[in-house]
Amino acid sequence: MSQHSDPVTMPYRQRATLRDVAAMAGVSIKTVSRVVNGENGVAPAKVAAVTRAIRQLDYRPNVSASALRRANRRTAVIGMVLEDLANPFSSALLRAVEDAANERQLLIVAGSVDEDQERERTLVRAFSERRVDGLIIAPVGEDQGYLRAEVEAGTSLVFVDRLPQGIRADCVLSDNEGGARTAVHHLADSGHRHIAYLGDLRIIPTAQQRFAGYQHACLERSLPWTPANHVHDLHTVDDATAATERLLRSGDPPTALFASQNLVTIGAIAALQRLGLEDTVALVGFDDFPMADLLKPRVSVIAQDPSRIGRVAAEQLFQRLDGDDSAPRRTVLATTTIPRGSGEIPPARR
Amino acid sequence: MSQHSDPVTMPYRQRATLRDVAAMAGVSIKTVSRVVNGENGVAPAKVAAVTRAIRQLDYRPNVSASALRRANRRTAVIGMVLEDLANPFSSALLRAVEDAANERQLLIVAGSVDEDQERERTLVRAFSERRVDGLIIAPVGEDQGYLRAEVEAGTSLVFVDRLPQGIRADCVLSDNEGGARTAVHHLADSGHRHIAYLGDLRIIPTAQQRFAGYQHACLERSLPWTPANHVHDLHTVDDATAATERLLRSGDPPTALFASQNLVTIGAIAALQRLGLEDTVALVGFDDFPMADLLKPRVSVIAQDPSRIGRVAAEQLFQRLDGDDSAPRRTVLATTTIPRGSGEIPPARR
DNA sequence: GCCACGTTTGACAACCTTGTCGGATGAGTC
DNA sequence: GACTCATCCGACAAGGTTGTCAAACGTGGC
Repeated sequence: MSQHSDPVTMPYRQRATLRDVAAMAGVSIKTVSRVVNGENGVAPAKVAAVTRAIRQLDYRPNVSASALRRANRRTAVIGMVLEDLANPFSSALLRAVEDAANERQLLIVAGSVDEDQERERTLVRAFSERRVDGLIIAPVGEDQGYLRAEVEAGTSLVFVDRLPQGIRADCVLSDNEGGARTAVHHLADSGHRHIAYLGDLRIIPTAQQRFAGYQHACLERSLPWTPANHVHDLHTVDDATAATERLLRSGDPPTALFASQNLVTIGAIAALQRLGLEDTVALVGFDDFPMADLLKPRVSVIAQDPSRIGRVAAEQLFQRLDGDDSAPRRTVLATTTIPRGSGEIPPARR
Repeated sequence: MSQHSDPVTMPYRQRATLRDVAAMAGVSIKTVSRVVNGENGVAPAKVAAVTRAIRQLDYRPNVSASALRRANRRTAVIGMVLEDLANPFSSALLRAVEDAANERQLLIVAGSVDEDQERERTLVRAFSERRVDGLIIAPVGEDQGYLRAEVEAGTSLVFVDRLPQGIRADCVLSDNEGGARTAVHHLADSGHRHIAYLGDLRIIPTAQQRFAGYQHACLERSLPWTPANHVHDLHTVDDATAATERLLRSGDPPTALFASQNLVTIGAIAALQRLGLEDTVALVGFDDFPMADLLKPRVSVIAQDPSRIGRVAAEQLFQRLDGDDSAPRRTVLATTTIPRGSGEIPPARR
């Protein structure tokens, strides 16, 4: 083990280095390096001696030192910036990327931003200081221009879920507008003409797109345009519950609800249950969620496929890492309509 | 920018280094280092020149190189080995650790093991090759002895969710046995005497503990011991659904179910619904899950608090990082009983 | 015995950073 | 004017690794 360290100041046994291995095997450091990296040009006998020493010392290459010295500078780590590691959408995304990364022996460092632009930037900075090879980002702020410096420095970059602003780069996202449009069409097909929109924070681009889809569909089907039935900026279950209750208690309540997001859908369900209207008022939610088909009525949704987004984004990133420098691509993934019951309730007699 | 690189082999503009900053500011590398690290002993004028150069070059310290050279060798990264980044329990844990890590400017690299021992070891190896400062591990294999080498090399280590084997180290977990016991008591309190056990893979220590709790409670309440009512090794929703259906269709069906885990609970609910027995057969599940209080009947559970486990584990790890070398601590967190309806259904007349 | 050639091998520098140490500078004291 | 002392600064080495290069070695042909 290292003779070059002071056992007093070092509370722990030092980790073995190339030097230690070389000393034990009776060869030069470089030869050990060659064996570790599987380069050829080392005599079988020496390979054996080196591998024995490696095993004996439980040698672990220092990947950081290696990346520092290596020509391509790759660290084999990619960074993911997500909305909230604990929410099902983000975590499915993360998991899908992890599975793809696995095949390439890449590690993932990840962080949550919670709709905080500042946090997005500090996370990216932290990743950049660790010299990650690539970044997969669900952007939150209004401007991702600051990432151009990263790209110039050679970091590959793929956005997911939301379009970036101020930079041209690959992006993989769902057809938010199309999905929302389908939801409204679906409700209109059952005869609904008073369909409320329950939406997330308007600063979120996907929320904007979903509202646009709603709007678009209303026009196409000549549904009455009733601003009182448009509720925006619902970001938590409780927000959504309260807003839905208020809406349904109003003078001219809608006969159907379109909930533009997971938590909003759940909040709406809670409100419907509280008012005993779950079998009377139709509901279609954007985003599938666990248990949707065990509730009563079972909940119809427009499903995104976060795993697929993650997988596609990872593949995109890998192509970039492999040197693809063609023009940035935007991949839009179709949503799936899953009718389960709640979206097929006909309008109540008024 | 770096004059010391070949623009042909380097496809991208190199990242600025201390050297570049020093050249631009007209000082030595070491002085720049001092400014970057906030050491004192630099004249205000030079500080200004250096900071200007840093901004102008968009200099990013190379944390890896820094850690390599630095006395304490800290990389400010911790590794997490979890069951499945996409499942709510793991992701809540991850998120809680992330929040705690944030305050210390630590980054997290994480990976899923999916009950695969082999994968646990390769992940740990990968983390170790990156020289993470600490590890938080939900162990899966039968032996974590291989981690002693990591600990000796100075890596701090905290286990979560499950006790490790073959190594003594800090561990933070829920009171699995106690929680299961409480569940059975709770059902017995409503008059049930035929309570089925629906359990996860028997190789999983937590599943063993929960079964022990079940067994313990049956003894305490002198409930009839009916092995036909003990189903083990259910690991997916579908497994659980099929097993539950089989059980309830048998000659002597139980009047209550104890589901030892999330997915099993969900599978049981699906089976109950399919048979129209959800309001007849009582159910208590181990682990809370989203939507549990929107189902009909609402589902009673024994809840763990994964966020709390994560937070406590992170704090434990930080103490170790700060030099605490007292004896390993085991922290057992109490579970919470949440009665919501399904667990309070009285036994059906037989 | 000489040379040419291919294979093995190690010395050395370099990657980017920080710790150590000593030199330069300037102010203050006698 | 000579001294101490504190402050500021840079040269240098080192951390673990890999790329470059040249030396050493063994082989085969003349």
